[in-house]
Order: sequence, then C-alpha cells, then structure tokens
Amino acid sequence: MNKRQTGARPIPRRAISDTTLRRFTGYNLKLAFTALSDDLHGILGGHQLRLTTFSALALIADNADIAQGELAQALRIERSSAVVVVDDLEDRELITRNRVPGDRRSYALRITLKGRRLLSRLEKEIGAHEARMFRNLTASERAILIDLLNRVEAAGDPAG
Amino acid sequence: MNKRQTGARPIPRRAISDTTLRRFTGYNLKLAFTALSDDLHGILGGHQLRLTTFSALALIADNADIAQGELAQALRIERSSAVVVVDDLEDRELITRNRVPGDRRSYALRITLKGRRLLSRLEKEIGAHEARMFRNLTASERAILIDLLNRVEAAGDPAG
DNA sequence: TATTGTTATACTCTATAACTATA
DNA sequence: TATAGTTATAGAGTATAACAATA
Repeated sequence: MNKRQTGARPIPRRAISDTTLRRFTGYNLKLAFTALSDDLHGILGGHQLRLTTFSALALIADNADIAQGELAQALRIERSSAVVVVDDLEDRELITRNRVPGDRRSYALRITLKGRRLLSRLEKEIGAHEARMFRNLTASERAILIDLLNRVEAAGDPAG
Repeated sequence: MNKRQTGARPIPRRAISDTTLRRFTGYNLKLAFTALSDDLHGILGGHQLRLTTFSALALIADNADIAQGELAQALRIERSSAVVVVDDLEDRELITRNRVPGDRRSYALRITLKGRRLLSRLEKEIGAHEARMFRNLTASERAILIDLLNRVEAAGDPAG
C-alpha cells in the first residue's frame, strides 16, 4: 500500500517562489481578482454571457433609457464595442432599443421583463458564487475589504 | 466671467448608477484592479514591457534555472505562450536559455546582470506607483488588505 | 461642425493542435 | 510512449478610423 508506486515516479514539481512579486500589493490583488473572475466566468458562461454583457444588462436595469454612448462610458469601453454588446442583448430580447423623441440619433435602452427575470436569476447565482469565494471572510471583514478597495479605486480617478 | 458660456452648452451628462453591480464585492474588486492596472501599464510600457513579461522576469530572478514549463505554470499561461515571453526576454538579453546537462529537452532560464538591473529599476518604479495608488491607505490598512485578498485567493484554490 | 451609432478592419493576447527532439 | 519546447493557426475581445444620419 505504498503511495509511491514503483513504476510511476513522483512528479518532482519544485515549488516556484514568487517572493519578488508578492511584495507588490497589486500582485496579491491580481491573484484574488483572477480567482474570483475564473469562478464567475463559469457561472456567466452557463447563460452564454460575458462579464461585460452582464454588466451592461445590470446598468441598463439601473438606468432606464440610458443611451449607448453613456453605457459605453459606464462600461469603460468604446462606443463601437458597445454596439456588439447591445446587439447581443437585443437579439436575446433582454433589452430594447427605443427611439428618443427629442434626438433621432440616439437610442434609449430599456430592460425587458425577460431581461429582468434573467438579471434576478443571475443576482442569486452570483450571490452564491460570492458567498463561496468570500467564505474565509466574516461579514465585517468583507465590508472592510470593500471600503479599502473603494479607496484604492478613488486614488486612480482623475479627481484623486 | 460667467463660466457657463452662452454658445457652449453645459454637457448634461447624467450620472450613471451602478447600484446593482456595486452590491457585488467582485465589482468593487474589479474597479480597484483596473485602476491599479491602468496606472501600472503606463510604467511598464515605458520599458516596452507587458505585465506578463515583467512577471516572468521577476519569477526567473527568484527561481534560478527554472524551466519554461514551470514558468508557464507559475504565470498560469500555456507553454506555447511562454515561448513568446521568453523569446522577448532573451532577445533583450535580460535572461539566458541554458542547456540542462541531465535533460537536453528543457532549458534552465537565468536572469542576466542586465536583467537584474532592469528588475531593480522596475521594483523602484512600481514601488512608487503603489505608494501613489495606495496613498489613501495607512500601512496597517494595506497589510489588512493583503491579508484579506490572500484569503479570497485561497478560496479559489482547489485546496480551498 | 459636432454627435450618435455603425461598420470594417486591425491589433493584442492567449489558446489549441500538430510538430521535433529528446527521454 | 511521454515530455519540453516550438510553430502555425485561430479565437476572443477590444480599439481605431471612416462613415451615415441627425443635430
């Protein structure tokens, strides 16, 4: 019952050191983000959604009659890239493009009932995903994390 | 001296709400990561480096004679992608590919003096970048942030 | 002239799969 | 047969630039 079988040699996988990178807070942030992101993609993929598309749906839900340019700005992507995202959401009848009376160049985007239902479902699934990913943190630690992250984000804004 | 000139209408840029997304810790994490990342890319770009290439250099510095496959594993990329990264570092004489006596299939990667000098320079520049990006946090808050992030990262590992 | 959305195109990064040379 | 590295190719996601319709 020896675990080390004679024929199959144990993989001599030397542990790799990342000491230099670990000194940077950003590296620790990236690894946490990647872990979270990988797990989230699994959930969104189950609904044929990308992170950007999901974010767009949530933003349209929160901002009735938002224009495509505004959406692009909120998503931090180019207007041309927003077209692809909005096309996808519209094709799946999760949102509608509506003409604006005052300005016939722009659209007013609105979430549909079907979109609301999917969003609601996603909120639950992502909530469960986060419960799993943050299970090593207490509620108050998680609140502290959010506060600290927000202050890092603020340091990046032009305002500072 | 009216700031609102008659001809140039004030941009009626309605504030976009991201309430739904803000409820997710991961969204806050992503925004902090993006802010950090954008700023860092500026620094690395000044040295014609991508984040992955810089990370590779730091890992090779910490792990003398690391093989390309091991490097790929540490960087969480495919072996074929590592080739491109290592080619770049070798072309710039920041590392060397050395033949391994025992196994002529694999390389032992080693940082050069030139590589060490660049890495040392980068460590200083990135240190300054992080001082800027984390200026809204005290030293102990930053330590807490790292600890919390490491516990999120751990939740993502297969071990848990 | 400027703006909104669109299209066509190109670029960046990475993965997949087939290959070579070793083992 | 399996492994280390390589190559060729494709894919995902995004940006850039030129354009049409409208302001």
